[in-house]
Amino acid sequence: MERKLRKILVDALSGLGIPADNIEIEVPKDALHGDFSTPVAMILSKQLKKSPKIIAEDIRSKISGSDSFESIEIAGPGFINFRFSKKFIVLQMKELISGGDSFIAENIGRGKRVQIEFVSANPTGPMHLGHGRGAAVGAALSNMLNAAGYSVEKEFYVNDAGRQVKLLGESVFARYKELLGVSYPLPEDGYRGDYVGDVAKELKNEYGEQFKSIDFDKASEAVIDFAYNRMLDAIKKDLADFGVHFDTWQSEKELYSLNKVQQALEDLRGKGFVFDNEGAVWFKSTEFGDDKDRVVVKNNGDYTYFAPDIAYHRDKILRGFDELIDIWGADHHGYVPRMQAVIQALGHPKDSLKVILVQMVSLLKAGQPVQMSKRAGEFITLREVIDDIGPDTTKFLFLTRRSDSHLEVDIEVAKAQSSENPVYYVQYAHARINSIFAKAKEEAGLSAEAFSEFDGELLNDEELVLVKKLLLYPMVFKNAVLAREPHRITYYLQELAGMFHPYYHRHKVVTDDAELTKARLALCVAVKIVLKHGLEMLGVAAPQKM
RNA sequence: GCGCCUGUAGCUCAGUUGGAUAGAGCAACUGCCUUCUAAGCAGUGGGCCAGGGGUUCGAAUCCCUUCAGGCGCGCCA
Repeated sequence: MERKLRKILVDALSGLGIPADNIEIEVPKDALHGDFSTPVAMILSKQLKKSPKIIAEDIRSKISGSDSFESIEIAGPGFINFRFSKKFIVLQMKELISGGDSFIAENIGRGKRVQIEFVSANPTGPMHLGHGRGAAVGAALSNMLNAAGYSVEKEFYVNDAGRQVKLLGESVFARYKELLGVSYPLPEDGYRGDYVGDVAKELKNEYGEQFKSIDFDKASEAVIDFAYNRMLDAIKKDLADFGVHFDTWQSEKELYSLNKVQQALEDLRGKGFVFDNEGAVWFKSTEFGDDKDRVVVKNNGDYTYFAPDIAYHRDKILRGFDELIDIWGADHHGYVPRMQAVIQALGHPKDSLKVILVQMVSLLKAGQPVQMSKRAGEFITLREVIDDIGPDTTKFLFLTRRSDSHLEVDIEVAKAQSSENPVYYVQYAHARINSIFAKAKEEAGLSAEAFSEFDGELLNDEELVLVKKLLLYPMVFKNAVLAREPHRITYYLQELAGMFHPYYHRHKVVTDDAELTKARLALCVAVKIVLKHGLEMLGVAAPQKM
């Protein structure tokens, strides 16, 4: 619907000899102002040195005559307000029904290759809620970009090198020794959760008493590998149960073994962005707007964590992606400038890396905050929440807010299968439509999937309002994709469900009037198409029955 | 001290990238199941958009500033 209007406006403006790019089209808050509105006349006013009303009048005279509109009004300081004709709306509705997903999703990606990296939880323990939120956002974004014609690859970066996995290995090793009756100190910043002991038991099952009398240094490689792989398996299982799937898993260790870290630094040195100073090797990130230059090789010869990150992002670019999306915890926001500096140093525009920051999730239980102590290894895991309230509810709740705003989840509310829980509200609308279809088949012998002909004139005003809401979805979807914001879809779905439920209560779909029944069934088909598409984007099930 | 994010109804949050009279859910109160599912519906109240200044036809939205909260500022990961 918005696409049509846009085209009409562009044509009208070029007919007037006005170059038109990026015409603003918006949905007025007040229905009295029509279905769509554009402030374009006011914006052009200064440039054309004409009053907005005159410009608006010129535009209107170019367009009038089209039977797509019931009215075109000029109002306020120079808004042009459009109200579509019933004929046009019904025509669009038929296109939605016959076209389905292809009607909804414009191909704005045009095959552009996007890599989206998310979760990337350290394989040193179970995932927490923040990881879950990142997973939900990443998966939803991937679905959206895919549907919008991008070629998307989802990747999990495995931090299997460095201090953290070593600490995990040593923590497990200490517990393992304990199991064998040998006293061994837990490392200073070691991991203390119960799962460490579980992995130690598995280590014992696998290796027996093989490491009983040797030091960690001698056994470290095998133990570390064993330990983080166990954790990675657990993470993979949690993600699978959460319904989030990755295309590729990139190992940090591999970047070292394939010499890519060194290559990356040499490459940047060749470009003049890596230099030596005070015994260390530095990346000149200030060249690209960072606060200070960053050390990549310490004066003791060790790489900083930043070095493999550089190599990783360089590798992604070399793999030929047009755009990179990283989803990080918001506490890492300080790293955005230096990472974007890397991208630029490698000769790519700053915005070819988009970093989406995901804020913390705080957990409440019946209104009371649940305390989480990471030090004691006590925190609510994603696994517990999924087991408690199910993957669909969890995902939906994670996608109800802008990702960079704090999120509170009350576990008691989420568990309640009631109106407090927005997931069910949306899913219920979908299931409800399915019930109607069953009824239609049983009583009227009408198969909702089978018919495409119906008399749109039979739709009443209330139904047209609902149809218009449906026809807005392609625009909502497009804007959500462009802004990379899944929550816009979540909101839209709640609004749509909030219109369908009341409609359901006021009007019976399946009646003795065969023609009216068909028209209303068509409306239900259309609502269902949109609900299903939206829920699919969010990675949430669209149940036939509840 | 510097930087980033946040501040909108009692609570949790949207607000179409600067548009017209500010929105939803929850909570509170009142009603509705002989019906295609009550996981639903109908109705009622609720606001100095943190404060101040500016930019312009027009600001919750952009700029400056103050206040409050969160996070980040290592040759830690």
